[in-house]
Amino acid sequence: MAKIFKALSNEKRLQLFKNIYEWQVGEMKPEETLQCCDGIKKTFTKACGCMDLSRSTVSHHLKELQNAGLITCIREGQTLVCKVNQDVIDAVKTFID
Amino acid sequence: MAKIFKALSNEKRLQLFKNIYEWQVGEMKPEETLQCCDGIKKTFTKACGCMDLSRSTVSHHLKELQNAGLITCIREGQTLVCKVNQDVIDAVKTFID
DNA sequence: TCGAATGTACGATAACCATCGAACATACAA
DNA sequence: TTGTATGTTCGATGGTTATCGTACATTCGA
Repeated sequence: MAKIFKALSNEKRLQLFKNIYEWQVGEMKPEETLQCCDGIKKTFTKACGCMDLSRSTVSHHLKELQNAGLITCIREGQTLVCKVNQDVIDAVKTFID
Repeated sequence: MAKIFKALSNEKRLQLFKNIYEWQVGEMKPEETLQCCDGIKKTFTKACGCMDLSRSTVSHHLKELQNAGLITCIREGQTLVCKVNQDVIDAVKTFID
């Protein structure tokens, strides 16, 4: 559980996680979507664009999130598609009780 | 929010926080209570005893938890009385949705 | 009042982390 | 097939953190 919290303890990484979640559930405002992402697809690329981090840093953060089990990323050609693991989120919810 | 997660991202500090919570709500098993604490009182002292950390380290961790708003500590004579801030916990719950 | 117990403040140190750029690998389009 | 875009890996570097021991302040009991 500490591992999960650690993954969310970095400001940028938390933002990245939130973005992935919002892209996934489609709760992002249209203009943000246009600026920042292409829906759930192209997570990586667009994250770089809107978060002002180098590609290597984004790669590292994504790996941390995966490592904590918070997201799962699969490759689709050149791009990455990342999605949130709801069961881990639920585990956190359960823990906080 | 990242600050809160950071406060919980250390294994020992998370354990400490859980102890404080359990001591507070009285959900700790009697034998643990005997070993580890005197109810909500003497949080600090007993934390040192059962967590295998120096006093200065425990002091530091408590300060981090306070800093994140997760707990509030007040002094009672020689000892510290710490309690969990439920509203911050609720904020975390709300965030995870 | 004196001494023990409790908690805090400080400085040191080793470990960890965030970030970058460069070099690389892969995929796709021209 | 060649170039461009995309992601990954690596090493460097500066910053942060966990932990300790020591020294200090406060409280309380003898």
